[in-house]
Amino acid sequence: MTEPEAVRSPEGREALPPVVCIVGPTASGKTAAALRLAERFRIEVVSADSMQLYRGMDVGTAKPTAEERRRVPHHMIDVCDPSESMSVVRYAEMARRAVREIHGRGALPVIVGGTGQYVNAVIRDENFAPAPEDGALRQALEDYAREAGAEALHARLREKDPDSAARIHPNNVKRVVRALEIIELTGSPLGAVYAGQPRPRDVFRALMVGLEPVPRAFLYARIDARVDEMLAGGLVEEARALFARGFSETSLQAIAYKELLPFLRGERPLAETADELRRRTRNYAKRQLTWFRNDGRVHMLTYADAAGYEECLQSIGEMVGSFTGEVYACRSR
RNA sequence: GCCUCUGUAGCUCAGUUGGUAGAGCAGCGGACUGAAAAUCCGCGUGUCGUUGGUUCGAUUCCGACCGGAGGCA
Repeated sequence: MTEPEAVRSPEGREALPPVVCIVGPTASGKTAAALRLAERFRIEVVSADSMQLYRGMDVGTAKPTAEERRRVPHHMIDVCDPSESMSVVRYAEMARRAVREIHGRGALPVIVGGTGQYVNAVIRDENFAPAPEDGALRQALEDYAREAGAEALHARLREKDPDSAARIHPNNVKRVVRALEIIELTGSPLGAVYAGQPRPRDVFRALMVGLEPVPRAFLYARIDARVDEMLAGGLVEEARALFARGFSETSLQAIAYKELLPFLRGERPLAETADELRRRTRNYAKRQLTWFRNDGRVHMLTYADAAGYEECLQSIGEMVGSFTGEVYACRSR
């Protein structure tokens, strides 16, 4: 993957092209924050959301509306069919291209999303060799784990790729399988490209801000409300239509559709289904928080009510202004 | 009213042939460089309904009471 041309800053240090990242758990107000930012700066949004990539998965992923996308150009939304599988590698390639094009238009790319790994994949050069999926191999490895045990599968990884084996917990069969799959398909172990270099290097200069509704109960209340909105907004019909066309293994991982299946079959009442959606979304939000809170590059901004949120938007505006030296300020207003 | 069952962690429940108890889920914390809205790791003291009794010792046995479910030719 080619890296953008480095430019010389006045200090003589190497300066990378700027990007702003707005991250945070689901329902924390990232989309609205980006739209607000667009009133002050010339920006385009690059979504870093592993599920908004799929066409037709609209209500269930709280995708920005068509109207919102008309107001500010959005990228990496609706880029593939739910029957296909996206991967970090492919995502990074496409998103990186979008970022470069935005720079080419003289605008500021704002990466907005809750998928921490995707955000990282755009910003840093992971330098992954393409490794397609191999369903049959995957199946065979999974079967082996089921019959011989997770520990036995892990032992196989330890033999071929001790470094990865040390990083991946034996019980994490899914990752052990993927690691073995990569070795099989590329001939080299995970992360081999780094040989010696422990960390990938950044390809953009990033300002990262995170949003967090702050007592946890407040965040969860927002999530509950969002689930209700989805249900009222036609989630059930959307799910029915999507199931008719088919999901891929990856797109089916989205929270919203698979949970609806028992309901669609008439095996579970809607109230119970809604409870599960709320529960799963809260669990997910917590994982996102763990990711972003422990990423030292992210400036977490917390808020407890509408006024607090307004303050967050203000400070994001100021941070972006000083980060970019007002180069991208809108002329009007 | 009588009979039966039942009352154990926020929820669903297991268990102790008497030595003060444990799972799943939730919750909290964490990992995450190749499926990531996925996957995985760590964290369990709670008046064992209340109250008497038996006992060295009761959540476990017995009685009464209170709450819940069911049954009553």
